[in-house]
Amino acid sequence: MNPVQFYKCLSDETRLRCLMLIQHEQELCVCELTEALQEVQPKISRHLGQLRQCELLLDRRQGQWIYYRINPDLPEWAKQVLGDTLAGNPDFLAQNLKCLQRMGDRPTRMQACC
Amino acid sequence: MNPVQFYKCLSDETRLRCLMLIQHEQELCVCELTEALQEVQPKISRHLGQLRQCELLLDRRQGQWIYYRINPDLPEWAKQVLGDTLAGNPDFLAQNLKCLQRMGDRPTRMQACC
DNA sequence: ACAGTATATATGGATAATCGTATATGTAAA
DNA sequence: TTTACATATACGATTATCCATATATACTGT
Repeated sequence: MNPVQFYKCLSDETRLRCLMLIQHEQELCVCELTEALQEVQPKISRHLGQLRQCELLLDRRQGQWIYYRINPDLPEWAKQVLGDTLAGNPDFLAQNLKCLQRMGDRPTRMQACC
Repeated sequence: MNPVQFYKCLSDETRLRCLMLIQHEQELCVCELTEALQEVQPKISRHLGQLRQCELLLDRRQGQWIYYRINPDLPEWAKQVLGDTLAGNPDFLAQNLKCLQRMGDRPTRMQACC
């Protein structure tokens, strides 16, 4: 993981909020992020695609929904950076989390059973 | 310190190398960074100016030279990010440190005496 | 005061990033 | 197989970022 590329991913407001929200909630689907950020779907989707292509995020499909999560194989320093950023900026997501909690009809997760 | 602005600062190769070199060496002047990165002086100076304006770096003049250092008043999470990045990417600066060590006539620091 | 060195800024042009809109793909349920 | 919903991609336009070059500023030593 090239650190410059890594930080380019974090340097956009939409992407950073998505990453922090996912870090906070473990896993979120596109429609939840769209609601939390109050943005149009293609914008969210485009940024998520970029984060997936850079291997910061992994996705899985469950029915109609696609859930994104932090790639657990990120190098340790990168995971620490994400963790430090979330912990050090408690207000950053406040509004987004409020929108998320207000959201009705959130898709119900099924644990991938094994 | 707005995290998006912070990461915008880290998302350029020249700026990230300058920051990491300064973090590694405590303090460096413009001509040392110019040599370490093998770049032209206005390019280095422009990026340092940006980092100073965003308050990631502080500068002090000593004679003809201007030394840059990490702003000690950065929020803890930001300092941790810089530290994690340096520690987690030992090869990132290898070539730059080699150039720095090869540099002749490095300006001699005077400790600000008190 | 003048010459030399270090650093900063200004300017115009090139490149890259981002966006809004329209549309395509994929899944589910009737 | 048709409709509805979730997500992804394509396209053109706008904006932001970065660069090279030229030049300005500031300090040092003569």
